[in-house]
Amino acid sequence: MTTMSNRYQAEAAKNRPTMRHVAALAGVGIKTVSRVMNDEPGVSEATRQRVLGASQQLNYQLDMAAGSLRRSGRQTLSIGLLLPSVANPFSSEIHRALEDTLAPRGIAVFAASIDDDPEREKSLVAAFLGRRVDGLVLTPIAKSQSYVIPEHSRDLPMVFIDREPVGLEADAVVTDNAVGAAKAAAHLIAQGHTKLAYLGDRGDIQTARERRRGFTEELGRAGIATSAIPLRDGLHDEESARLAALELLTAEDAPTAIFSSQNLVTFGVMRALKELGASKRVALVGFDDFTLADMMDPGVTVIAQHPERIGKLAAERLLARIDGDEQAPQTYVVPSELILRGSGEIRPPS
Amino acid sequence: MTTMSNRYQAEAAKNRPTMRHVAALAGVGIKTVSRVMNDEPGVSEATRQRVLGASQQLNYQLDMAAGSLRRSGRQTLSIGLLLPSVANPFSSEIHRALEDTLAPRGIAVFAASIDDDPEREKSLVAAFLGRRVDGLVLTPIAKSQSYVIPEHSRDLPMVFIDREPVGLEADAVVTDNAVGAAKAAAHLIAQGHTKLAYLGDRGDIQTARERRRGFTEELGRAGIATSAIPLRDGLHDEESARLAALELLTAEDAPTAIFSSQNLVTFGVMRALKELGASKRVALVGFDDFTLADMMDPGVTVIAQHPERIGKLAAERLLARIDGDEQAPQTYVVPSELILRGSGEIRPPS
DNA sequence: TTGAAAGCGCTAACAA
DNA sequence: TTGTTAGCGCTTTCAA
Repeated sequence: MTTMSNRYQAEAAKNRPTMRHVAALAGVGIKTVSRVMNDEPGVSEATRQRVLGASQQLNYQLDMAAGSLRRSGRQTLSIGLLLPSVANPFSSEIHRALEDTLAPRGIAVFAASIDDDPEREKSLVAAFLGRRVDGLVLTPIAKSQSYVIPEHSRDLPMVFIDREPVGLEADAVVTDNAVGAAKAAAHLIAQGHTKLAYLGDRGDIQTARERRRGFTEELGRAGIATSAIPLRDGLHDEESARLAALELLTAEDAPTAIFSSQNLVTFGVMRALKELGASKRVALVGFDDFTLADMMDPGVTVIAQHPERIGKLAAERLLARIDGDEQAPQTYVVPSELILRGSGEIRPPS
Repeated sequence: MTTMSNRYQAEAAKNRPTMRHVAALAGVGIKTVSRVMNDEPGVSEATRQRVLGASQQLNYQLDMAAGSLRRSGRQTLSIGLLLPSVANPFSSEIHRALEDTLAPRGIAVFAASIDDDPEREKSLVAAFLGRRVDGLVLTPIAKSQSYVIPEHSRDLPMVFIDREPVGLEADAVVTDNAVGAAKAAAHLIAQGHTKLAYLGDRGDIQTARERRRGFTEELGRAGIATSAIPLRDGLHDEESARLAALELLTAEDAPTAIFSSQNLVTFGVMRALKELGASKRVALVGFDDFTLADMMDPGVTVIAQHPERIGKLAAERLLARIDGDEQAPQTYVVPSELILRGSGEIRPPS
């Protein structure tokens, strides 16, 4: 090892080496190093090897940010992903599917949790924009998404998931919430139930409203007066759902079948049924599938969503936009699926 | 609105505006814009307002990457997080805790899934390094982490979680795997069991080895000959665990108590017990807690880990390193917790 | 096949 | 209080 190479190695061990260091060590111009690192043609094999050797000796690594500053197109090969919470199973499966389809293109994912806070949504979007992401995938929670209109019209690729944006025309990938909820209602009615109940999430959440609408419309089609059906909204956690279910089930003329619009609500209802020893007497269909649903007693019948398909579709749409697709924004609907496991097939007492 | 402002706005609507555009529109120098955008002192309130106005008119946003290129310290306010899978509940809770403690500092998180692939681990680390992250939090899977020695000695903050690194001295935050498994064994023994069984994950996974060690050591302390105890390794999914449990439970002299070292294994054992109608006859303690464990029949006794505490601690250590903490690398142990729910309190048949 | 010079959007250093 | 110049690490452009 020469003195010169030692000098560069010593410096590289302390500070991060740059192309200049590699170029000097390899005895070539900086542009030649750039060519090699980016696999551009026009470099002789001998030079190439020399550069590669120097680069490995110094443990050099291309600085993507610096590169994309000058590069035409200015891509950073990163996107931003906004989820209700990265710890939410539904969200994290979407996250995984996105990653799986973006990683082969070398695109990294910034993920962040909104936590139902509209202000957080906006500031996270701003934070991602400041990092010059190539695209955005987001679950909207704010009342309107018009705040991203400037970016959207600058052609920043953007795909909304789970919920459609308001005040902005953009691609969206959603579950067929109303259809799924209607399937649940139809299924319970087919088992002979007429005394149904709906336990749902807050009315300010678009998907909750859709599910409620689908459920009540199906009642209408079946000729059941919705005025006689308890529709409980505003249940956002397990405990409030448990209490609501308890109240409903111990009242006079209690429902014989329950539809719950969301996982935490389903869990709350399951607890109430267990406390009352009514798990095998009152029918239950929950919206959204969950781990071990088939291991419960009885197994829990659900309207399953397909987060992995939502994530994959969203990623594909985003890539298409990044690649210049200019077609009009569209909403893609991923069908839900009724999975029979027992709780939904309980018949009313005769 | 003046003609000039219209000209800049038109340009800003198409291309992303830069400080130069804002400066020109506000009629100030570019450095003044920089001062305002970075909340630096030394700008009169009047100028400040003019700049802010122009910036909003153009919908300007600071380019962090360009800034950190020149800024001393070169921080990008982003870190990389490597998890077994972002969709794994244990991992995603760690993710969430990290986010919660890093977000207040304006630090964004790149998350990626390793999927038990050592090569993927290395290439993801490289991808993050190329994006000049300020730090790395990772679950190691490769046999050795010596490949990051150059970065580590360049003082890139790095915290390992769940498993300790091999071939590298660095901070780590882990669960007390051996202690937890020993607690499980001691608990089962205290219920009167002597015919125990261990069902565990692959031996190449550090945490699995630790849990096995803790379990067998506790048997030793209790004077139970481990040679008589079935120790089944290499179970990485629900189905293989189910089959292993089925075989064990239907054999002659079947165990009266089972310890499962991991969630998927626990699920497999639960299925086997259910199939055999033995859920209330054979004791079970699982390592790692899971949703609805208390809703099973019987409730499943577990050694709970605390991913939220692991994530928080890891984030705090990373921030300390980023802030210049130079103390010797250390392993932080987060205690596990025995949660009694019924399945672990089943006594052996007398 | 190679490299020198300019410049991406910004901040540091310094000057006015 | 404000602005000018240089330069961060890289890619583009263009000349050799």
